[in-house]
Amino acid sequence: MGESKLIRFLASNIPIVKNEIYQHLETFTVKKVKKGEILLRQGDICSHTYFVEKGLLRYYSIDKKGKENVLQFAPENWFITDRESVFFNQPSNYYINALEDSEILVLEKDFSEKIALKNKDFERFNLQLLHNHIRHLQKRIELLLNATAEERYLYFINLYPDIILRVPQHMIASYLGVTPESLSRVRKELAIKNKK
Amino acid sequence: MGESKLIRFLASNIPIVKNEIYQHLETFTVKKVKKGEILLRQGDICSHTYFVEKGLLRYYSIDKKGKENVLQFAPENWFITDRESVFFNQPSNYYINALEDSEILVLEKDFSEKIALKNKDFERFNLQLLHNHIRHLQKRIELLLNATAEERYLYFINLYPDIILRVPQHMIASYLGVTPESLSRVRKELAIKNKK
DNA sequence: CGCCGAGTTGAACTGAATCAAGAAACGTGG
DNA sequence: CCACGTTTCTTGATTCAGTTCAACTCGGCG
Repeated sequence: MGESKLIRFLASNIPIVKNEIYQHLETFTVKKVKKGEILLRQGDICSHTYFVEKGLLRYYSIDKKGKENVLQFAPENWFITDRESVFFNQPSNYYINALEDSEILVLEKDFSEKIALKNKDFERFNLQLLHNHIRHLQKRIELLLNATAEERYLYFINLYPDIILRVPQHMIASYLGVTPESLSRVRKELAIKNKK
Repeated sequence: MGESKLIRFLASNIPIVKNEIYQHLETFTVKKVKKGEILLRQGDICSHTYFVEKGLLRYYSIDKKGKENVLQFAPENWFITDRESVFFNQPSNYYINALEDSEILVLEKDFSEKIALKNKDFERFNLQLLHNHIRHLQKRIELLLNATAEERYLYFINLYPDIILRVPQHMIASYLGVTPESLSRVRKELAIKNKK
C-alpha cells in the first residue's frame, strides 16, 4: 500500500516500527468514500477500525427524539471505530459517516491484537490510544458538567482549530451539546467582544 | 492476603486464575481508610490503582469556581484510579477520597502490566476493563448531551440502585450535572407521579 | 434561475440555577 | 444518652442561559 499516513503516524509514536508491523499493514487497502457515505449504522456489528488517510469522518448517534449527537470527529491521522461494538461483538448504537470525500484504511477488528502479539511496542501504543481516549472523554464530561456553552466552544476551537473550518456549524453545536441557534449567538457575542 | 474480593472478582472474569496471578496479588495488603480520607489529590502523580474490598470511594475534580464534579463512585469490587496520571505519569487533576470507612487493596501502578506479561487472560481482562470504561463514559456524554435532569436521574438509579442509598444526594446531583436543589425537586416530582 | 441547506436573528418560553431560609438527620463530645 | 453544631435536604421566589419556533438572508449547486 506504499507510504501511507498510518505508517508515518505509527513511526512517530512507536520507537521502532519493525517489519512485523509493515507485514500486517501491507495487507490493508485504501478505501475511497464519498461525502455522506455511511460506514457504520446503528444495529450493525462494527467489525473494522478506520484510519483516516485523507478527509474527515464523524461518529454519532441518533436518539429517540431523532436528534443527532456527535461523539467524535476524525480528520487525517485519526482512528475511528465503535470500540464497544468491536470489542464486545455487540450491535452498535452509533453511526459513522464521511463528512468529506475521504480515503481511509479499513483495518480488521483483530488487527491490533494480531500485531500486538508480535510486537510489544505496538501493544503499548494501543494501550496509549485507549488511555488517550479515556482522558479525552473524561475531559469532555467535565466540560459538560460545569462549563457554559461559550466556555465549551472556546475549548473546542482551541483544541480543534482545523475542524471548525471543515464542519458545518450545526454539527459543532451538536458536539458541544447546544442548539445551532445558541452556537450562532455565542459566536456573535465572541465577535463583539473581540472587536472591543 | 487470604480470600480477597479481588480474587473472587478476577475468578469470575478470567477463565482460569492461575498461580501467576495469585503470586502477584499476595504481595498486596489491605489498607483501611476512614471516611473522608483523601487518597489522591490534584497535583499528585497517581501511582496506584485501588480495588475496593469494602466501603465506597469517590473520584472527583474541583474546578476553578471551586465546584466539585463527581466523575465516578467506586463501591465494592470496583477498581478506581486516575488512569491518565498513572499511564502518562502526569500530575493528576483529580481527587479520590473515601465516602465510608473502607478497606482497599493498593495496587502498584504497573501491577497490570506485570501480570499481563505472564498471563494472556489477564491481559485480555485488562483490555476489557478499559473498553468498559470507555463505553461507560460515552454513554454518560450522550446523556449529558440530550437527556433532562429527570431522565439522567432515572438512568442513574436504574444503573446504581445501591449507590443512591449510600451517597449524599448532593454528590449524586454533582455526578448528574445538576444542583442539589434541582435534584431535590426532580425527586419530588417523581414521588408525586408515582403516587398517582 | 430557482431552490435548498446552512446560518442568523428575534421574541417568547422554560428547565434549571441562584439566592435565601428553614427543617430534618447525623454524629460527636460531654 | 442527651444536647448542640454541622451537614443534608427541602421549599419558595427570582433570575438566567439556553431552547423553541418562526421568519429571513445568504451562498452554492443542479
